[in-house]
Amino acid sequence: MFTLDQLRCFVAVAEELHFGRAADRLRMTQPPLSRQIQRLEEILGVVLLERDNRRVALTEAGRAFLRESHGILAGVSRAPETAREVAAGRRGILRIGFTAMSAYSVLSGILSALDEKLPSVRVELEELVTGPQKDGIVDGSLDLGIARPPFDPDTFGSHRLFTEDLVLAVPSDHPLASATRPPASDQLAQEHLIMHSATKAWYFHDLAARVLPFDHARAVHTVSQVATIMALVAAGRGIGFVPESARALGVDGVALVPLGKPVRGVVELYAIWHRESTNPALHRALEILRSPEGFL
Amino acid sequence: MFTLDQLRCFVAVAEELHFGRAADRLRMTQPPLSRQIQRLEEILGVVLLERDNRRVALTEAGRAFLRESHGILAGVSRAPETAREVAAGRRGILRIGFTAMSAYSVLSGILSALDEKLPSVRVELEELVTGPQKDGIVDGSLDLGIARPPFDPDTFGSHRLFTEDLVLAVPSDHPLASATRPPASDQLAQEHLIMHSATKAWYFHDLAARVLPFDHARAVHTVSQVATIMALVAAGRGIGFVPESARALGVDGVALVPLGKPVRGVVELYAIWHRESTNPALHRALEILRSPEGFL
DNA sequence: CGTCATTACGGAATGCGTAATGATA
DNA sequence: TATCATTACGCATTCCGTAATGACG
Repeated sequence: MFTLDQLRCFVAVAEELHFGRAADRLRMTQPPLSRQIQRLEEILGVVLLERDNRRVALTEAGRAFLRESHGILAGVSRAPETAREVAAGRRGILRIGFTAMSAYSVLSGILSALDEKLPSVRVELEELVTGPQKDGIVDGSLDLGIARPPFDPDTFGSHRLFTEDLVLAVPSDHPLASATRPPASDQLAQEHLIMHSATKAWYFHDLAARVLPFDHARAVHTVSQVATIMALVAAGRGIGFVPESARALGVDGVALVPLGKPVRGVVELYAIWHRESTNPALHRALEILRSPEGFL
Repeated sequence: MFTLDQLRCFVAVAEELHFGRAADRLRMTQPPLSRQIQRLEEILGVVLLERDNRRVALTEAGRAFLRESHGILAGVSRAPETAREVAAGRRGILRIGFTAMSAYSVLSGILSALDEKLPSVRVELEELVTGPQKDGIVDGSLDLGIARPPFDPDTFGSHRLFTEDLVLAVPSDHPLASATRPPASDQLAQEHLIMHSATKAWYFHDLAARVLPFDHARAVHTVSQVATIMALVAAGRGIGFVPESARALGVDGVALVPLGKPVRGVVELYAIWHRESTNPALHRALEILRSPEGFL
C-alpha cells in the first residue's frame, strides 16, 4: 500500500506540474521524488502523470487520484488537531442529566456558559430525577448530573450550584396569601397538604417533613412533580411546599408565601459527576461551573 | 507526521482493545505494535489509549481520533480503486457537445447507452453548432462532439453515427404536400425559399445548394436553426429544406415531402474527438458507439 | 506463576542525497 | 549545450522480530 509521503509527493508534482519545483516545495531533491512517484504508480498499477523530458501532465486517473489525495491529506491534517482538542476538553460530547426544576433556575445559565466557553463541545440533555442521574453517571451514560443531595462522596464529585428557599404555595384567595408574617405551625395544621411522593420525590418530601413535622393523614395527594403541586394548589385542593423557583412556572391562582428563617436556602441543587471520569470535556465544564464569575 | 501504518495499528488496537489480538490481526508481533502506538501518541502529543498491564481502554481523544482514522483509511482504500476505474474509462467525466438537431435523432440513444454501459461516467452536455464543437475539442473543453462533416482527419477522429434524408418542408395546405411524386426542379423554382444561414448553418446551406441549384434572390429569410425554418414554413412564409428528423419537432401545419433519390441519406451526423485525447472514458464511449449493436 | 504490555538489541529494508546518465529542443 | 527527468550508489534512519523485563492478579 502507498504511504502518505507518496501522496504528498504526488500532490506537489500534480500541482506544480514540474518535478524540480515540486521537489523544492517538499524540501527534497528530484531523484527521490521521481522514485516516490514511480513507486506510487507501480503500487496503484495506474499511470498518474504523463511525462517526458520536457512536459509533465496529469492523466484523467491522475486527476481523480489528486482529488482523493486532497481529501485524505485534509483528514490527516485535521485528525491530530481534533484529538488534541478532545484531549484538552475543548471538543467532545457532554451528556448532562437534569431535574425538571433545574430548568427553571440554573440550567439555562449553565448551557449558555458552556455554549460560550466550549463552543465545540456538544451537549446532550436528558431530564431525569436524581436517582436515575446517579445510575447514569455510574454506568457511564451520563457525564454530569444536576441533582439533589446527598451523594456518596466516594463515587461522586459534587459542587453546589444553587440554593433557594422553600416556600408555601397557597391559592391566591387564601388568607395566608395576604398575611404579612410567615404562617405559624398551627395555622398550617388546619390546611389540606399536598405532599411530594416519599419515593419518587423523597428530597422534597423529606425537606418538607423536616421543616414542618406534620400528620401524614392530612396529605390529600401525593405527587412527584413540583409543577403538579402548583396545578393542584391552583385548583384549590390544598397547599404545598415548593422551591421558590417554582415562581418561574407562572401558574395563575397560586401565591408563594415565605416560610421564614428555618427554610432559607434549604433547597439545594448540585452538579455531580463520577470521580473517575476521564472525559476531558467534563473537567473543562467543571472549571466553568466552579469559576468565580459562575455561569449566570 | 504520523504514518498510515500507525493509523492501522491504532485502529486495530482500538477495536480489539487488546495488543495481542490486534498484533495477530495485523500479522505482526506485539513489540513493534506497542512502539507504533507510543510513537503515534508522541507525535500527536495526546494519550489515545489508557492502558495498564491488564486493561486497554480508549480515551475520549482516542475515540475522536478513531473516527478520523476510519475516515482517512476509507479514503485510502477508495483512492486506488477510483484511479484504476478512471484509468480503465469506467469512471470519469465525458463532456459532450451536440447539435440541436441531434437531440431529435441519436442523442438520447447515445445517452442511454452510456448510462447503461458506463454508469459511473458522468456526462456533461453542451448544445453547440459544429464550429464551436471543434474549437472545444481542440482546446480540451470537450471530449466528444456530435457534429456535421467535414473534419480535418489529422486532428479529429470521427465516426458516422447516422444518416437521413433531406426533405422539403411545405405548409400542409400547399399543393406539394399532397403530390404523389417528388417535386421537380421547376416546381420548386416558383416558391419562396427559406434558407439556412451561409455562415452559421453552412452545412445545411451547402447541402441544399448542392441538391438544388437555386437563385439566392428568392431566399426570403436566412435562419440558423432547423426549428426556425419549421416555424416559418408553418406561418406560410415559404418552403425550406430540413433533415427528416425535423419530423420529431411535431410542428403543426407543416408537411415533410420526400425529394427523391439524390438526397437519400445525404444528411450526416458524426461523432468526433481529438485524436490525441487521453481521456479513457472517451475511448470506452467510442467502443460503445462503434459496437455492432450500436446505441439504439 | 501466568498473562500481557513494554524495553533491549541485532538484522533487513526503505529512503534520502550526491553523482552520473539520457533524452530533448 | 542547457534543461529536466531518471538511474546508480553510499549512508543514515526506521522498523521488524526475537529475547528479556516488569507489573499485576
